[in-house]
Amino acid sequence: MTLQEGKDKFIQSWGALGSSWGINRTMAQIHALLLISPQALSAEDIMEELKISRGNANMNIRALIDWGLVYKELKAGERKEFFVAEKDMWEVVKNIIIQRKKKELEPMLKVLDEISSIDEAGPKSEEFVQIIREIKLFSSKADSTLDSLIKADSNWFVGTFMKMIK
Amino acid sequence: MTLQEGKDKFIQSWGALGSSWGINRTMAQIHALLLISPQALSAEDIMEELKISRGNANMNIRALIDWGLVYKELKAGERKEFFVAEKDMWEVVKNIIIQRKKKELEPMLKVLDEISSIDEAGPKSEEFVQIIREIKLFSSKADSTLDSLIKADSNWFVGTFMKMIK
DNA sequence: GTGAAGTTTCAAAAAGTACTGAACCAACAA
DNA sequence: TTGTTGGTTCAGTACTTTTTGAAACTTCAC
Repeated sequence: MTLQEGKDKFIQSWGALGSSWGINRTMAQIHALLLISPQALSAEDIMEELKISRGNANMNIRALIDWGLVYKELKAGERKEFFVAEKDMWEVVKNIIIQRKKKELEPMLKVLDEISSIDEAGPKSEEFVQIIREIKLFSSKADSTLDSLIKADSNWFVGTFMKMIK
Repeated sequence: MTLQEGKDKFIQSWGALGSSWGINRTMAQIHALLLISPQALSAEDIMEELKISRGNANMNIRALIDWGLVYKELKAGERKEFFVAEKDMWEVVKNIIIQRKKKELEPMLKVLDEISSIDEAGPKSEEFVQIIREIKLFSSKADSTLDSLIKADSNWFVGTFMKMIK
Protein backbone atom coordinates (compact mmCIF):
# COMPACT_ATOMS: atom_id res chain seq x y z
CA MET A 1 0.00 0.00 0.00
CA THR A 2 1.29 3.44 -0.88
CA LEU A 3 1.08 6.50 1.34
CA GLN A 4 -1.69 8.00 -0.77
CA GLU A 5 -3.74 4.81 -0.74
CA GLY A 6 -3.34 4.59 3.00
CA LYS A 7 -4.52 8.16 3.49
CA ASP A 8 -7.53 7.65 1.24
CA LYS A 9 -8.45 4.46 2.99
CA PHE A 10 -8.24 6.14 6.38
CA ILE A 11 -10.40 9.05 5.26
CA GLN A 12 -13.00 6.71 3.80
CA SER A 13 -13.15 4.50 6.88
CA TRP A 14 -13.26 7.38 9.31
CA GLY A 15 -16.09 8.85 7.26
CA ALA A 16 -18.03 5.60 7.45
CA LEU A 17 -17.44 5.30 11.18
CA GLY A 18 -18.53 8.89 11.75
CA SER A 19 -21.86 8.38 10.06
CA SER A 20 -22.84 5.89 12.71
CA TRP A 21 -21.73 8.30 15.41
CA GLY A 22 -23.96 11.27 14.80
CA ILE A 23 -21.28 12.93 12.71
CA ASN A 24 -22.04 13.02 9.04
CA ARG A 25 -19.83 11.44 6.45
CA THR A 26 -18.25 14.63 5.16
CA MET A 27 -17.73 16.03 8.64
CA ALA A 28 -15.88 12.88 9.62
CA GLN A 29 -13.84 12.92 6.43
CA ILE A 30 -12.73 16.48 7.05
CA HIS A 31 -11.78 15.49 10.56
CA ALA A 32 -9.84 12.50 9.24
CA LEU A 33 -8.02 14.63 6.69
CA LEU A 34 -7.00 17.14 9.35
CA LEU A 35 -6.01 14.36 11.75
CA ILE A 36 -3.41 12.98 9.37
CA SER A 37 -2.28 16.35 8.12
CA PRO A 38 0.88 17.61 9.82
CA GLN A 39 0.09 21.23 9.00
CA ALA A 40 -3.08 23.26 9.27
CA LEU A 41 -5.20 23.29 6.09
CA SER A 42 -7.34 26.04 4.58
CA ALA A 43 -10.94 25.60 3.49
CA GLU A 44 -9.70 25.51 -0.07
CA ASP A 45 -7.20 22.73 0.63
CA ILE A 46 -10.01 20.69 2.16
CA MET A 47 -12.36 21.31 -0.77
CA GLU A 48 -9.72 20.14 -3.19
CA GLU A 49 -8.61 17.06 -1.29
CA LEU A 50 -12.11 15.79 -0.65
CA LYS A 51 -13.65 17.15 -3.86
CA ILE A 52 -16.51 18.87 -2.09
CA SER A 53 -18.17 22.23 -2.63
CA ARG A 54 -17.32 25.42 -0.79
CA GLY A 55 -20.64 25.49 1.03
CA ASN A 56 -20.35 21.93 2.18
CA ALA A 57 -16.81 22.46 3.42
CA ASN A 58 -17.77 25.62 5.29
CA MET A 59 -20.79 24.13 7.03
CA ASN A 60 -19.02 21.00 8.15
CA ILE A 61 -15.88 22.79 9.32
CA ARG A 62 -18.10 25.02 11.40
CA ALA A 63 -19.90 22.04 12.87
CA LEU A 64 -16.60 20.39 13.72
CA ILE A 65 -15.50 23.54 15.52
CA ASP A 66 -18.80 23.57 17.42
CA TRP A 67 -18.19 20.01 18.52
CA GLY A 68 -14.68 20.91 19.66
CA LEU A 69 -13.07 18.49 17.24
CA VAL A 70 -11.31 21.08 15.10
CA TYR A 71 -9.67 24.43 15.87
CA LYS A 72 -9.28 27.53 13.78
CA GLU A 73 -5.69 28.63 13.34
CA LEU A 74 -4.83 32.10 12.10
CA LYS A 75 -1.48 32.53 10.46
CA ALA A 76 0.25 35.89 10.83
CA GLY A 77 0.01 37.89 7.63
CA GLU A 78 -2.57 35.54 6.09
CA ARG A 79 -6.19 36.57 5.83
CA LYS A 80 -7.24 33.00 5.10
CA GLU A 81 -8.32 30.75 7.97
CA PHE A 82 -6.55 27.47 8.62
CA PHE A 83 -7.80 24.49 10.54
CA VAL A 84 -6.25 21.78 12.70
CA ALA A 85 -7.83 18.71 14.26
CA GLU A 86 -7.90 17.86 17.91
CA LYS A 87 -5.48 14.96 17.87
CA ASP A 88 -5.93 13.60 21.37
CA MET A 89 -8.41 10.77 20.79
CA TRP A 90 -9.62 10.91 24.36
CA GLU A 91 -10.56 14.57 23.84
CA VAL A 92 -12.33 13.63 20.62
CA VAL A 93 -14.39 10.91 22.26
CA LYS A 94 -15.07 13.11 25.26
CA ASN A 95 -16.39 15.94 23.12
CA ILE A 96 -18.62 13.58 21.20
CA ILE A 97 -20.00 12.22 24.46
CA ILE A 98 -20.66 15.77 25.72
CA GLN A 99 -22.53 16.72 22.55
CA ARG A 100 -24.61 13.60 22.34
CA LYS A 101 -25.44 13.61 26.02
CA LYS A 102 -26.75 17.14 25.60
CA LYS A 103 -28.67 16.38 22.43
CA GLU A 104 -30.04 12.96 23.33
CA LEU A 105 -29.85 11.89 26.93
CA GLU A 106 -30.89 15.16 28.55
CA PRO A 107 -34.05 15.68 26.46
CA MET A 108 -35.01 12.06 27.16
CA LEU A 109 -34.66 12.63 30.90
CA LYS A 110 -36.93 15.63 30.60
CA VAL A 111 -39.57 13.64 28.72
CA LEU A 112 -39.43 10.81 31.23
CA ASP A 113 -40.00 13.35 33.98
CA GLU A 114 -43.02 14.79 32.23
CA ILE A 115 -44.47 11.38 31.59
CA SER A 116 -44.20 10.22 35.18
CA SER A 117 -46.59 12.99 36.17
CA ILE A 118 -49.63 11.25 34.70
CA ASP A 119 -52.61 12.11 36.85
CA GLU A 120 -54.96 9.45 35.62
CA ALA A 121 -55.79 6.92 38.35
CA GLY A 122 -56.03 3.16 37.90
CA PRO A 123 -53.78 0.09 37.84
CA LYS A 124 -52.88 0.52 34.16
CA SER A 125 -51.52 3.99 34.80
CA GLU A 126 -49.61 2.93 37.86
CA GLU A 127 -48.04 0.05 36.00
CA PHE A 128 -47.01 2.36 33.19
CA VAL A 129 -45.59 5.00 35.51
CA GLN A 130 -43.64 2.30 37.30
CA ILE A 131 -41.96 1.15 34.08
CA ILE A 132 -41.14 4.75 33.16
CA ARG A 133 -39.64 5.35 36.61
CA GLU A 134 -37.33 2.39 36.19
CA ILE A 135 -36.15 3.68 32.84
CA LYS A 136 -35.64 7.11 34.35
CA LEU A 137 -33.60 5.71 37.20
CA PHE A 138 -31.35 3.92 34.77
CA SER A 139 -31.01 6.99 32.56
CA SER A 140 -30.10 9.25 35.46
CA LYS A 141 -27.41 6.83 36.48
CA ALA A 142 -26.07 6.74 32.95
CA ASP A 143 -26.12 10.53 32.99
CA SER A 144 -24.02 10.84 36.15
CA THR A 145 -21.69 8.11 34.98
CA LEU A 146 -21.05 10.04 31.80
CA ASP A 147 -20.51 13.21 33.82
CA SER A 148 -17.81 11.50 35.83
CA LEU A 149 -16.31 10.07 32.69
CA ILE A 150 -16.14 13.54 31.15
CA LYS A 151 -14.34 14.92 34.16
CA ALA A 152 -11.81 12.11 34.19
CA ASP A 153 -8.68 12.65 32.11
CA SER A 154 -7.01 10.86 29.29
CA ASN A 155 -4.39 9.11 31.38
CA TRP A 156 -6.99 7.79 33.66
CA PHE A 157 -8.78 6.28 30.73
CA VAL A 158 -5.90 4.69 28.95
CA GLY A 159 -4.24 3.57 32.16
CA THR A 160 -6.33 2.85 35.16
CA PHE A 161 -9.80 2.09 33.91
CA MET A 162 -9.03 -1.16 32.22
CA LYS A 163 -7.30 -2.61 35.23
CA MET A 164 -9.97 -1.33 37.59
CA ILE A 165 -12.81 -3.11 35.92
CA LYS A 166 -10.98 -6.32 35.11
CA MET B 1 -51.43 14.13 30.89
CA THR B 2 -53.50 11.04 30.27
CA LEU B 3 -52.19 7.50 30.08
CA GLN B 4 -52.59 7.39 26.32
CA GLU B 5 -50.80 10.71 25.83
CA GLY B 6 -48.01 9.48 28.06
CA LYS B 7 -47.63 6.28 26.07
CA ASP B 8 -47.61 8.14 22.77
CA LYS B 9 -45.06 10.61 24.02
CA PHE B 10 -42.80 7.84 25.23
CA ILE B 11 -43.02 5.99 21.93
CA GLN B 12 -42.26 9.15 19.98
CA SER B 13 -39.28 10.10 22.15
CA TRP B 14 -37.84 6.62 22.23
CA GLY B 15 -38.13 6.58 18.44
CA ALA B 16 -36.25 9.84 18.15
CA LEU B 17 -33.54 8.65 20.53
CA GLY B 18 -33.16 5.39 18.65
CA SER B 19 -32.51 7.10 15.36
CA SER B 20 -29.34 8.61 16.77
CA TRP B 21 -28.29 5.22 18.07
CA GLY B 22 -28.06 3.15 14.91
CA ILE B 23 -31.59 1.88 15.47
CA ASN B 24 -34.10 3.30 13.07
CA ARG B 25 -37.15 5.22 14.16
CA THR B 26 -39.68 2.44 13.63
CA MET B 27 -37.45 -0.17 15.21
CA ALA B 28 -37.12 1.99 18.30
CA GLN B 29 -40.86 2.69 18.37
CA ILE B 30 -41.67 -1.00 18.27
CA HIS B 31 -39.22 -1.53 21.09
CA ALA B 32 -40.82 1.29 23.09
CA LEU B 33 -44.30 -0.09 22.53
CA LEU B 34 -43.23 -3.53 23.74
CA LEU B 35 -41.35 -2.03 26.68
CA ILE B 36 -44.45 -0.43 28.09
CA SER B 37 -46.75 -3.28 27.17
CA PRO B 38 -47.45 -5.66 30.07
CA GLN B 39 -48.33 -8.54 27.74
CA ALA B 40 -46.68 -9.87 24.61
CA LEU B 41 -48.02 -8.34 21.38
CA SER B 42 -48.53 -9.89 17.97
CA ALA B 43 -47.24 -8.40 14.71
CA GLU B 44 -50.78 -7.31 14.00
CA ASP B 45 -51.12 -5.49 17.34
CA ILE B 46 -47.93 -3.64 16.57
CA MET B 47 -49.03 -2.71 13.05
CA GLU B 48 -52.25 -1.28 14.40
CA GLU B 49 -50.80 0.65 17.31
CA LEU B 50 -48.04 2.25 15.27
CA LYS B 51 -49.98 2.43 12.00
CA ILE B 52 -47.27 0.79 9.97
CA SER B 53 -47.41 -1.78 7.19
CA ARG B 54 -47.02 -5.50 7.62
CA GLY B 55 -43.68 -5.54 5.80
CA ASN B 56 -42.26 -2.75 7.88
CA ALA B 57 -43.35 -4.40 11.11
CA ASN B 58 -41.92 -7.74 10.09
CA MET B 59 -38.53 -6.41 9.07
CA ASN B 60 -38.05 -4.30 12.14
CA ILE B 61 -39.21 -6.97 14.58
CA ARG B 62 -36.69 -9.27 12.95
CA ALA B 63 -33.94 -6.71 13.37
CA LEU B 64 -34.85 -6.18 17.02
CA ILE B 65 -34.63 -9.91 17.64
CA ASP B 66 -31.22 -9.95 15.92
CA TRP B 67 -30.04 -7.21 18.23
CA GLY B 68 -31.29 -9.16 21.25
CA LEU B 69 -33.71 -6.39 22.24
CA VAL B 70 -36.89 -8.35 21.67
CA TYR B 71 -37.85 -12.01 22.13
CA LYS B 72 -40.35 -14.15 20.29
CA GLU B 73 -42.94 -15.73 22.54
CA LEU B 74 -45.07 -18.62 21.36
CA LYS B 75 -48.37 -19.13 23.09
CA ALA B 76 -49.69 -22.68 23.39
CA GLY B 77 -52.50 -23.28 20.93
CA GLU B 78 -51.82 -20.04 19.00
CA ARG B 79 -50.19 -20.15 15.63
CA LYS B 80 -49.50 -16.44 15.80
CA GLU B 81 -46.16 -15.23 17.10
CA PHE B 82 -46.02 -12.81 20.02
CA PHE B 83 -43.20 -10.52 21.02
CA VAL B 84 -41.86 -9.12 24.28
CA ALA B 85 -39.12 -6.56 24.87
CA GLU B 86 -36.00 -7.07 26.91
CA LYS B 87 -36.88 -4.89 29.86
CA ASP B 88 -33.58 -4.79 31.70
CA MET B 89 -32.08 -1.51 30.48
CA TRP B 90 -28.58 -2.68 31.20
CA GLU B 91 -29.14 -5.66 28.89
CA VAL B 92 -30.51 -3.31 26.25
CA VAL B 93 -27.50 -1.02 26.39
CA LYS B 94 -25.14 -3.97 26.52
CA ASN B 95 -26.63 -5.54 23.42
CA ILE B 96 -26.42 -2.27 21.55
CA ILE B 97 -22.78 -1.93 22.54
CA ILE B 98 -22.07 -5.49 21.36
CA GLN B 99 -23.70 -4.88 17.98
CA ARG B 100 -22.07 -1.57 17.36
CA LYS B 101 -18.67 -2.73 18.49
CA LYS B 102 -18.92 -5.56 15.99
CA LYS B 103 -20.21 -3.38 13.18
CA GLU B 104 -18.05 -0.30 13.75
CA LEU B 105 -15.08 -0.63 16.04
CA GLU B 106 -13.82 -4.00 14.84
CA PRO B 107 -13.77 -3.13 11.11
CA MET B 108 -11.97 0.12 11.99
CA LEU B 109 -9.30 -1.79 13.90
CA LYS B 110 -8.82 -4.01 10.88
CA VAL B 111 -8.42 -1.03 8.57
CA LEU B 112 -5.95 0.65 10.92
CA ASP B 113 -3.93 -2.56 10.90
CA GLU B 114 -3.86 -2.70 7.12
CA ILE B 115 -2.88 0.93 6.87
CA SER B 116 0.05 0.66 9.25
CA SER B 117 1.65 -1.79 6.82
CA ILE B 118 2.55 0.91 4.31
CA ASP B 119 5.80 -0.08 2.66
CA GLU B 120 6.70 3.24 1.12
CA ALA B 121 9.81 4.73 2.68
CA GLY B 122 10.34 8.38 3.61
CA PRO B 123 9.62 10.77 6.46
CA LYS B 124 6.06 11.53 5.28
CA SER B 125 5.11 7.86 5.43
CA GLU B 126 6.68 7.39 8.81
CA GLU B 127 4.87 10.38 10.19
CA PHE B 128 1.57 9.08 8.84
CA VAL B 129 2.09 5.57 10.15
CA GLN B 130 2.94 7.04 13.53
CA ILE B 131 -0.38 8.91 13.73
CA ILE B 132 -2.27 5.79 12.63
CA ARG B 133 -0.48 3.73 15.30
CA GLU B 134 -1.57 6.15 18.00
CA ILE B 135 -5.17 5.94 16.85
CA LYS B 136 -4.92 2.17 16.76
CA LEU B 137 -3.55 2.06 20.27
CA PHE B 138 -6.44 4.13 21.54
CA SER B 139 -8.98 2.06 19.64
CA SER B 140 -7.62 -1.21 20.96
CA LYS B 141 -7.90 0.13 24.46
CA ALA B 142 -11.47 1.21 23.83
CA ASP B 143 -12.13 -2.24 22.46
CA SER B 144 -10.88 -4.06 25.57
CA THR B 145 -12.64 -1.59 27.83
CA LEU B 146 -15.91 -2.35 26.09
CA ASP B 147 -15.20 -6.08 26.37
CA SER B 148 -14.84 -5.73 30.13
CA LEU B 149 -17.94 -3.59 30.29
CA ILE B 150 -19.92 -6.24 28.43
CA LYS B 151 -18.80 -8.91 30.85
CA ALA B 152 -19.73 -6.83 33.86
CA ASP B 153 -23.25 -7.20 35.13
CA SER B 154 -26.12 -4.88 35.69
CA ASN B 155 -25.64 -4.52 39.43
CA TRP B 156 -22.08 -3.60 38.95
CA PHE B 157 -23.09 -0.83 36.63
CA VAL B 158 -25.88 0.67 38.64
CA GLY B 159 -24.08 0.24 41.92
CA THR B 160 -20.34 0.26 42.02
CA PHE B 161 -19.18 2.07 38.95
CA MET B 162 -20.38 5.51 39.88
CA LYS B 163 -18.76 5.42 43.26
CA MET B 164 -15.57 3.96 41.88
CA ILE B 165 -14.89 6.70 39.44
CA LYS B 166 -15.99 9.61 41.60
C1' DG C 1 -15.35 55.10 -2.08
C1' DT C 2 -13.93 50.31 -5.34
C1' DG C 3 -12.34 45.76 -5.89
C1' DA C 4 -10.19 41.52 -4.43
C1' DA C 5 -10.00 37.65 -1.28
C1' DG C 6 -12.30 35.19 1.62
C1' DT C 7 -16.58 33.43 4.28
C1' DT C 8 -21.50 32.48 5.00
C1' DT C 9 -26.13 31.31 3.71
C1' DC C 10 -29.76 28.85 1.63
C1' DA C 11 -33.00 27.17 -2.11
C1' DA C 12 -32.95 23.59 -5.15
C1' DA C 13 -31.07 19.08 -6.59
C1' DA C 14 -29.06 14.74 -5.53
C1' DA C 15 -28.21 10.93 -2.73
C1' DG C 16 -29.46 7.95 0.80
C1' DT C 17 -32.81 5.57 3.80
C1' DA C 18 -37.13 3.73 5.23
C1' DC C 19 -41.88 2.22 4.14
C1' DT C 20 -45.65 0.31 1.61
C1' DG C 21 -48.28 -3.05 -0.52
C1' DA C 22 -48.78 -6.76 -3.15
C1' DA C 23 -47.03 -11.21 -4.40
C1' DC C 24 -45.21 -15.23 -2.53
C1' DC C 25 -44.39 -18.99 0.83
C1' DA C 26 -45.59 -22.17 4.82
C1' DA C 27 -48.53 -24.49 7.96
C1' DC C 28 -52.57 -26.15 9.09
C1' DA C 29 -57.82 -27.40 9.06
C1' DA C 30 -61.66 -28.83 6.70
C1' DT D 1 -57.12 -30.43 -2.37
C1' DT D 2 -58.55 -25.99 -1.15
C1' DG D 3 -59.08 -22.07 1.89
C1' DT D 4 -57.41 -19.47 5.67
C1' DT D 5 -54.11 -17.45 8.65
C1' DG D 6 -49.83 -15.80 9.33
C1' DG D 7 -44.93 -14.81 7.87
C1' DT D 8 -41.46 -13.09 4.41
C1' DT D 9 -39.60 -10.60 0.55
C1' DC D 10 -38.73 -6.86 -2.40
C1' DA D 11 -39.53 -3.39 -6.25
C1' DG D 12 -41.21 0.98 -6.35
C1' DT D 13 -42.39 5.11 -3.79
C1' DA D 14 -42.08 8.45 -0.14
C1' DC D 15 -39.41 10.74 2.96
C1' DT D 16 -35.04 12.60 5.02
C1' DT D 17 -30.54 14.21 4.83
C1' DT D 18 -26.73 15.97 2.51
C1' DT D 19 -24.57 18.56 -1.09
C1' DT D 20 -24.17 21.96 -4.53
C1' DG D 21 -23.60 26.40 -6.42
C1' DA D 22 -24.67 30.90 -6.71
C1' DA D 23 -25.68 35.12 -4.35
C1' DA D 24 -24.87 37.88 -0.34
C1' DC D 25 -21.92 39.35 2.97
C1' DT D 26 -17.35 40.81 5.36
C1' DT D 27 -12.85 42.58 5.62
C1' DC D 28 -9.21 44.80 4.15
C1' DA D 29 -5.91 47.33 0.75
C1' DC D 30 -5.62 50.85 -2.34
